[in-house]
Amino acid sequence: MDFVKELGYLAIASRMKRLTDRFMRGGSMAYKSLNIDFEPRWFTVFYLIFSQDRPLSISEIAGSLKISHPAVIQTTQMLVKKELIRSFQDTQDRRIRRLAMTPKGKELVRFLLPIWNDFETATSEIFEGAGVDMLDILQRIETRLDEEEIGSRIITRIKQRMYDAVEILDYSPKHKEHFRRLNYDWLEKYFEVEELDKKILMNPEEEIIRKGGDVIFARLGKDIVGTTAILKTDDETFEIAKMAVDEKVQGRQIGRRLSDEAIARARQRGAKKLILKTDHRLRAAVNLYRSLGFKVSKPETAASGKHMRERCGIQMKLNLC
Amino acid sequence: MDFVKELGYLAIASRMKRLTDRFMRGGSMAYKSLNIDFEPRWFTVFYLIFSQDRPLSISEIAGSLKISHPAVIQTTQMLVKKELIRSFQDTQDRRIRRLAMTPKGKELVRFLLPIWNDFETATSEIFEGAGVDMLDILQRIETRLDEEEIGSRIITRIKQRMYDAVEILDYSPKHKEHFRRLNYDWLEKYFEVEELDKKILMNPEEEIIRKGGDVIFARLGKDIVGTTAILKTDDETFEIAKMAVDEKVQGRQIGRRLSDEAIARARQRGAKKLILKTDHRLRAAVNLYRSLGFKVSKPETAASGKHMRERCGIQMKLNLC
DNA sequence: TATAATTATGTAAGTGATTACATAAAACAC
DNA sequence: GTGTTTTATGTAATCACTTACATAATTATA
Repeated sequence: MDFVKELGYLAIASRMKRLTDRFMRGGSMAYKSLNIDFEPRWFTVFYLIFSQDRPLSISEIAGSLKISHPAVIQTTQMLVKKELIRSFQDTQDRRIRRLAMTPKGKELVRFLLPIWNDFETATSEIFEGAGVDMLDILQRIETRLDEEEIGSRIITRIKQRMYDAVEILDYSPKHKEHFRRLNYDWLEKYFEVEELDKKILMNPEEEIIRKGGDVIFARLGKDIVGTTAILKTDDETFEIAKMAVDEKVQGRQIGRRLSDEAIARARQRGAKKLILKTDHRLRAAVNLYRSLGFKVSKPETAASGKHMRERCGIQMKLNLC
Repeated sequence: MDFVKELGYLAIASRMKRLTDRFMRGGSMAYKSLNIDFEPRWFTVFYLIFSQDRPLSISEIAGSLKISHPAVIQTTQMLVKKELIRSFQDTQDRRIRRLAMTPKGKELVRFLLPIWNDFETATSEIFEGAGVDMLDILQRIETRLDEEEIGSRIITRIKQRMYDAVEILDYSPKHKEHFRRLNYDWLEKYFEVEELDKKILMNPEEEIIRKGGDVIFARLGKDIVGTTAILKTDDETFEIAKMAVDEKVQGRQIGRRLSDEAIARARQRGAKKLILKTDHRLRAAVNLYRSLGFKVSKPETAASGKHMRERCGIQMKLNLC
């Protein structure tokens, strides 16, 4: 039974790692059985130094091989100890330590070159025998990963799925309490609930909806986990406000879904521009709004009361035309 | 500049390792950005425990995943610490520690399952987009490696090349001194040079060739590095003796090349069987002869003198019919 | 020409695996 | 039943890296 194999693409990294180890072990075995004092992991560094005409620095090697410089230091220390390479200070730049072949190293290369050739032939034969142009395949995969890294691909998918899982509900009196609760939670955490807040949060119907605005809710499974409102400032301007998401499910695209819906509804109501007020401390929120196209703007109104000046370090604006 | 890429199949293991690391890093990044306290390397163990109905032991897990049991212990310790799995002693066999999901673990799985699904989709998309059926390719390569491991493939090639590099020379008086020197070297190291040895080594022409035997030399580049003789015992029997290879080049298939040539020449002279005397201590030699088809036999002759009983723990025989 | 930023290297600590060895329990053989 | 072998787990040491930080030398900049 081979569980890793069963898992398919889910455990492809584990399986590739297993295969890589097998190749490394093969090289190590070959050197050992021929009584050669050489390790497969030295190869790239040693061969690079050999194949260049001039002495190389630590960071040149690290750059060419795309490994960390401490890894190069460790390997070269080993090679120096084995007297296969030697190191000396650069004459121009005294920070640089240059690495070059020793006569003993060159002699070993002469002996190893045909062995490396055998290694290459044996390896390519494995892939060719399996009907696989592995170099081409690796190139294609690497190119694809250069376009977008795996992590980012996965995150994109996960976010899309989370976004789709959020359900938007129209305002209804029976959800009124959630509007208050969700907003109180974050207001109490970051600032304090002021009189104006209380008035709006207790009476959304009169304070928001009757004035031409709207309130929406986000449902995840059975729970109401987020809410926001659009307030009508004038015929052309709406404000996104009272956005709140349950702390336990933050990061699950609920804020984005609410914002998208809020923008759509403002547009429906004939809005030409949208504004909102937030704070530097609410990093995630600021990033979200920025990604939606909002730009930081000078304050256009202080209508919501002077306490806003403490709470809202940033005002943002989005043109809908 | 990417030197590893330039090296092609020579550094294919390094390149595959780099790709594997990239995948692992991708997974890690995804968990981190979603604020999930989970590491990609826990996945196989955690998922295996989840997917089986019964609690598993350490060695069952190690076996299924083909990793070492200390690796399983380390991972499970981490998972126990995170309260995702729990461990308890088996009731029948008190050596066994069984591992099972906790409610917290099950809850995390419920949350992670769709994420793992996204991971699988994103991964398979990378390969499919590159036009690569990676699972099939890995399967084919693994099958091929199961037939013969990489190390063994390489060693086979190297040995063949070394074998071909050895040149056989007929006896000639100008090489006579090498016959003495090469044999003295090992005789002095392992035993001591006795009178009978001296007589034969000093006068191969009278003692060997004139009696119907032969002496050959192995040349590697410019140097004579090995020699052996066939002695005619009777019309049907020859003995391989005085085989010697320069210590500095042992393991380079010189002994095998000499043996093959000796057997061929004995056959040419009408031999029906070949014998030889060697010693347990000369492990490499015994293995070589065995691989050529020689079988250990009872002593058929003690003609070479009683000192042979000390030196030659083993007598071997090969039928040429 | 100070000062800051960058570059090159080195060192320490951590990680995730391995091999080698130790110990305890169970199974087997006589 | 007693001694041996096998099995299951644990621990220690090691390995080949990595990241994070430190230091020194050089280059850029105000």
